[in-house]
Amino acid sequence: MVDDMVKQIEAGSARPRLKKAERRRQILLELKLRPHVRISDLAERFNVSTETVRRDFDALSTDGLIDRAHGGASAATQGHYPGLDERANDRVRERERIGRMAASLVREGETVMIDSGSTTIQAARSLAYLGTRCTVITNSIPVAMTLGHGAPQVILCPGEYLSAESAVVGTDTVEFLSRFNVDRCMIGASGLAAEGPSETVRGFAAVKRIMLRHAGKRHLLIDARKFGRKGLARIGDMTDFDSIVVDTRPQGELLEALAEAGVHISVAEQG
Amino acid sequence: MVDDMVKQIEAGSARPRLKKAERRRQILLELKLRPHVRISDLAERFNVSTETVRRDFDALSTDGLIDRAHGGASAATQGHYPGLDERANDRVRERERIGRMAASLVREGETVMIDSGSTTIQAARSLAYLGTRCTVITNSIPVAMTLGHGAPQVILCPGEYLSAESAVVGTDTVEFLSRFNVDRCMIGASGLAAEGPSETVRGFAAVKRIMLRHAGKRHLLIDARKFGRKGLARIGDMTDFDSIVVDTRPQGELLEALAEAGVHISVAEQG
DNA sequence: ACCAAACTGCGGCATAAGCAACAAAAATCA
DNA sequence: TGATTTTTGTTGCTTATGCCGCAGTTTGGT
Repeated sequence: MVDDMVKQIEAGSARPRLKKAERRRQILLELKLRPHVRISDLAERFNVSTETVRRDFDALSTDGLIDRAHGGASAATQGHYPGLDERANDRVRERERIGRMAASLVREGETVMIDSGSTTIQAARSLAYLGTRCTVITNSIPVAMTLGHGAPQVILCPGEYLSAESAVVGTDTVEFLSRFNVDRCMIGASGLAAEGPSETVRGFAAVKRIMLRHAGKRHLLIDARKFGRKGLARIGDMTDFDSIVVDTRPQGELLEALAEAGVHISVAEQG
Repeated sequence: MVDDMVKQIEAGSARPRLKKAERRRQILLELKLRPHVRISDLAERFNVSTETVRRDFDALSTDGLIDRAHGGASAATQGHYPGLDERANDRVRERERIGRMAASLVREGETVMIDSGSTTIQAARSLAYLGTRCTVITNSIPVAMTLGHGAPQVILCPGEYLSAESAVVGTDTVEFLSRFNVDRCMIGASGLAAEGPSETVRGFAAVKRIMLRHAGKRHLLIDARKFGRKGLARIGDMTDFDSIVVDTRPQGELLEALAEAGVHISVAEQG
């Protein structure tokens, strides 16, 4: 496998056809670097017909890895691979609403820590949309890229780069974050049960905990589909949060736990 | 919004209509929320013809605010490198060759620092193709994303995020890099004169210098077009480098300076 | 009120992309 | 080796988009 790839590289100008998986990997890679690629360009590059590229696009699109457009495709939420249980194209509307409400909480001149995750990326987009002048510290590359061109100043954390989440983790990340104290933090999670939010990736839980410890106001951004789920690692208690931004009001046991912990519940309505 | 004001001033006698300016502002805002918008959608939303939207796109495109695509446009603010874009279509072949040769220098298990820049991105791509298992430390987001999928482990530097180059700079970056000692570093530059390579962005020069100080083998990756150019800040002397990877053999004064400093010259031939 | 400049819309034509069905080539497996 | 499945290419057609020029309209100024 690896030998084949090396051969292809060595071949240089006379390029043999790439295998399907490799070609699609390349497409995703290209989309990480450029927001939009054209079918014709890729067809020429890979020496395949446009139809083949179109089929690749279809396949990647149904997997939720890219967003199709006329004549090309753009990366779905900038380099975030959906996990086993989460499809990027799913719940976009809900996440947009949550992100918009979360972004509206940030005021001029504040410092904010923003976690990695698809929901927090939406918050970053809305923050860029609003043009709030603030300072953002994040371990998420998409968040940094989204905010980088606008009014906010962006400080990126060090750490080991995880391509699956387009974010950095590790002891360097945690140590770096612990140097700062900020006004707010925006935290995402893969599950929210009565005993608290949880995360499937253990390394991320540590990052979220450090952010919580160094922020004044602590917001949890989560959509209703994750209610009741329990991830591998628990991030903390309900009492670790000041407010939770959701698309649907929690109920039953979850609502009780939130009320008991005194967490303010913000429901992002449609519109 | 600021751009609109600038445009008005630049236009002088001719003041743009409020309608047009507002529409274009909306387009830019929309692109902050979604990576790609379609002409037909915008035309319908604004109740104007597609031609009008097309003209808006043209105007915004020539201002470098968006990236055009067939049927729509994507934000130049999302992972595209405005600074690199001018040269992106130029000298690609040369840079690919340089990158390939530079990547072939890296051996299994080594640790490598990779600078930001269009040429070093190419080196990262080739390194990803080769599948060399190594550890890479970089301040460039595209380099991290390119290598993140493959065999290499990637450590990203902290720092202030600069969208123009998709890289981080600043004291945090420098301090972080100084903790490491690596086998090699790959450095790019915006100019190479007899007295040494130089960089147009002052912040980057400091990062490059730190990388050079903490690496065993030090490689300069640069294409022939930059020969003789002098940037704002000098990165260092010729003697700071062990080898230079180029697409065309330097000549005259430059060659003498390289020979005198004992720099090994690797010419990436066409393949 | 008139003019000039700019903005917008419409039509025609060229090009690119989407789609579907079938054929060809390649990979897989018994 | 031969058959089956997968992948890719080709053809023909439809639709969408891009581009150019012209004309109608609006806007701002004299």
